[in-house]
This record gives sequence, C-alpha cells and structure tokens, in this order.
Amino acid sequence: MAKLSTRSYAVLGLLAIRDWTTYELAWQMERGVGDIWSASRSMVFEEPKQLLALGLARASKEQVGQRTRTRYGITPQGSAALRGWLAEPGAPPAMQFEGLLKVLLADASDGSAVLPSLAAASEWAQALRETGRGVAAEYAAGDGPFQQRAHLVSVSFAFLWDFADLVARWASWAESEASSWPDGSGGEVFRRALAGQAALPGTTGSRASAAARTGTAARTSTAG
Amino acid sequence: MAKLSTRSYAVLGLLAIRDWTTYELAWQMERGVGDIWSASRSMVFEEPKQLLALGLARASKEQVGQRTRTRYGITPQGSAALRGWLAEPGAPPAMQFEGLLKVLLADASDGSAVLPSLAAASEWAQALRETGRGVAAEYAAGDGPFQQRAHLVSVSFAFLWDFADLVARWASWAESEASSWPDGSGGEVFRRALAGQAALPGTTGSRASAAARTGTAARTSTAG
DNA sequence: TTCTTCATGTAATTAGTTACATGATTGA
DNA sequence: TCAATCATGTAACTAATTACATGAAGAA
Repeated sequence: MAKLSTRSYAVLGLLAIRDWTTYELAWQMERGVGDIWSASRSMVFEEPKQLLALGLARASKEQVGQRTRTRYGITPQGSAALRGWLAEPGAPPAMQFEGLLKVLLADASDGSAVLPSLAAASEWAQALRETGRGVAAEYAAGDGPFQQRAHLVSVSFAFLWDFADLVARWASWAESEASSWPDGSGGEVFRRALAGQAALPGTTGSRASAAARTGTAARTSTAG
Repeated sequence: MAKLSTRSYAVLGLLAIRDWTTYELAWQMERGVGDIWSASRSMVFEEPKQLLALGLARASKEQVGQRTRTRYGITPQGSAALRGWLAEPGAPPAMQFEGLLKVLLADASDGSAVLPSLAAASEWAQALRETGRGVAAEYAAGDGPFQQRAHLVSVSFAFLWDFADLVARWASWAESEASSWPDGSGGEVFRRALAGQAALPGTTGSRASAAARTGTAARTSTAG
C-alpha cells in the first residue's frame, strides 16, 4: 500500500465529515485546517484523485453548464485507513518563523532593524485572534460549522488561540528588548528558564509562581 | 539578482558570525536554528555554493588526508545583502503540527485514539525544554556559544521556551478533555476566548484576569 | 585491526509551487 | 453588458528528500 502523506490524511479526514467538491476541499484545507497543516491548493486538487485510485475515496460527477465537477466522499476502506492513522502518534509541532530567525541573526544591524518583523508578527497574531473570535462566537452560540464536532474544534482552537497570544506577547516584549540592544545581556530570560518559570514576563507557565510574575512585571511597560 | 530563499539568508547569517565548513554549517543549521527554520542537510550543503556564485560568500580549500574540505566566509556584498534582508518584515510563524491535526480530525474514533499523539507532543516539549535548560545554563554562566550574542539568543530563546511550555500544558489539558469525549461541548474554551482570556486553564494571557484563572483551575487536575 | 561515529559530499527520486487557462455567476 | 470574482482544473518549473558512497579518526 502506497504510503500516504499527512496531507492525504487531512483530506481523508475532511471526507469523513461529509462529501465535498475539490474546490470546497481546497477552501476548507486553507481556511479550516491551514493554520495547523498547510497545503497548497494545487496539491489539494490532486489529492482526491490519489485517494480514489487507492479505493479510499469515491467520486461522483456533476454537470455545471458545460463543465463537469467532481464530488468526493469516503469509502469504508477510507474510514479504516483514517482510523489507523489517527491511532498512530502524530508528529510534534514544526515551526517556520522567519521573523524570529531575523531576530536571532540580527547581529549585523542595530535593534531597530527587526522592528518591521516584530510588527508583522504582531499583526499576524491580531488577525488570527480576530478570526478566532468569529469562530468562537459561532460555536459558543451553538451555531458553528458541524457543531457536533465542537469538542474537537475547541481543543484545536485552544492551542491556536493561546499560540496567537504567545506571539503577540513575545512581539511586544521583544520590541522593548530590542530598544536596548546591543546592551542588555538577556540574562534574566535564562535565569527565569532555569528557575522553571516562563521566559516572557506576564505569563504563568505550568510551573511559574505568582512571585515570579510580580518580580518581572516592571519590564513590560511598553506592552499592549 | 537571483531571489534568495530564507534558507540562503539563514546560512548567510551564520557566515556573518564566523567562518564555517559545510559540515559545521549543516550541524549549526540543524541544532542551532532548526527549531526556528528547518532545512535539510543536503540543502544546506548546496547553499554555500550558490552564495559563492553570487559573490556573497568566499571559500577556501583545506586538505584533510586525501579529502578536500571547503570553509566558507561572508563577503562585504554578503553583509550588505544580509542587512537588506534583515530590515524587511519577516514572515509570521507557520506551523505544521500533525498531532494537533489528528485531534481536529478525531471524529472517527473515541478520545483514546489521540492519546499517543498527545503523549508524543508532550515528550517533544519535554525534550525541547531539556535542551533549553542546557543552553540557558551556559549563557547564564556567561559561557554560551558566542556569548556576545546573548541578547539576540535570549529573545529567540524566550519564544521557544514559552512555546514548549504551551505545547506541554496543551497536551496535558487535552488529555483530560479527551477522556470525556464525545461528551463535553468545549463551550468554556470559546467563552474564555470571547472574554479575551487565554483558552488553556492555568495560563495568564495578555488580557486574562486572575479571576479567570481561579475559575477554571479545577479542570487541570491531571496536569503535571 | 575492525567497528563505529564523524565528516563530506552526490545522485536519483519525489514533492511542491507558480503560472496559466477558462467557464460560471453575480452585481454594478 | 462588462467587470469582478468564484469555480475548476492543468502544465511547467523548482525545490526538497532519501538513499547512496566513501574517507578520517578514535575507541574497543
């Protein structure tokens, strides 16, 4: 049996929810799943064909004017394959964060050089939260897409929501840090980590104490 | 001028710190930069050749037994290109998190199916923190690699450290959530988000209040 | 001296992206 | 009725991964 990619299973997972046309799948992969597992549109267009060839999906043709459109669904074999995949441990997060990379490599310039990257990160986080608020409002009102899946959506949502919060807080803190470069040793960050505390001020990590927070609160004056 | 990839600039950024052999570059890209911007070894081996062809890097040959080895450095043009790249806003974070995807698509199974993925995420976070503790100890002792870059390292480190914390807390919370599936509407998560609070219990987000934390603390009984 | 790990790449294969093409639908 | 956008793909190109190959150095 050909080894399927994570993207294949993502599409298969969507097909387990309902039938979709290719276009709908591409949209859903981008808007609904994209923050967790991104896939380019042209790849998503290919995916169902492969699933079809493996007997994991079924297809039906529809006519729209002169055009045909294909709608895909899952087969029993597809469901079985999906369950098998779900039960295996999934890969941990892998991040690609160019804005952070620029901070790490900023030797060549003074601190102000990274400000555009920090602003971009902050805006991204704001946008994610804005979208998130819309989603949360729908589900909280009992009105979300596939409301019966709310328990699954909420657990995924929680991660993304708090991740957006992390990015926003980091960006605003980093901005204030960068203003003192190349002075400032960053030593507090390392000491907090060694003490088992969260590195960013204003955060309570799993092992952080209230005392740790108050001790560093003064440094967040530019946050917000 | 050929458009360089982010990976190209990452390598160029390393060359700005000191000269490296290809092997050292590959090692550094994997261990030092990999959590922020991952690049496969074979790609990193190609990169300096391209930079050389563009005049952004210079190379010197060394002899090791019968083998030659190439050591690369940065040129003035390379430094200029790097500074130009640094000043442009970097891309926001892009995540690929298969374990989270499995949670989102877990309809087909009961909650226990995702436990292996949650355990894997948790272990990954533990490992990242373990590595992080080592790095923090070195820098805190004034003994880190390129200690004069500590201010840059600390800001990158802070993000990664708190990210690891987020993953760990999410995984342990999700584990307790999954035990009540498919019951449990996840409604509290959405309500907390709409109230501008962190979604995970035990977190103080930028706008979270102490009251919010105490109100949800009871749900974290399995955390740790 | 032989086994293992470090070091240094290349080649073949596979995956992914960007650009292009064109019909349907809707609103000004 | 024209422009914009939605919908539905394909083809050409580029990038990335995996597998392979082999010498050096150190340990058993």
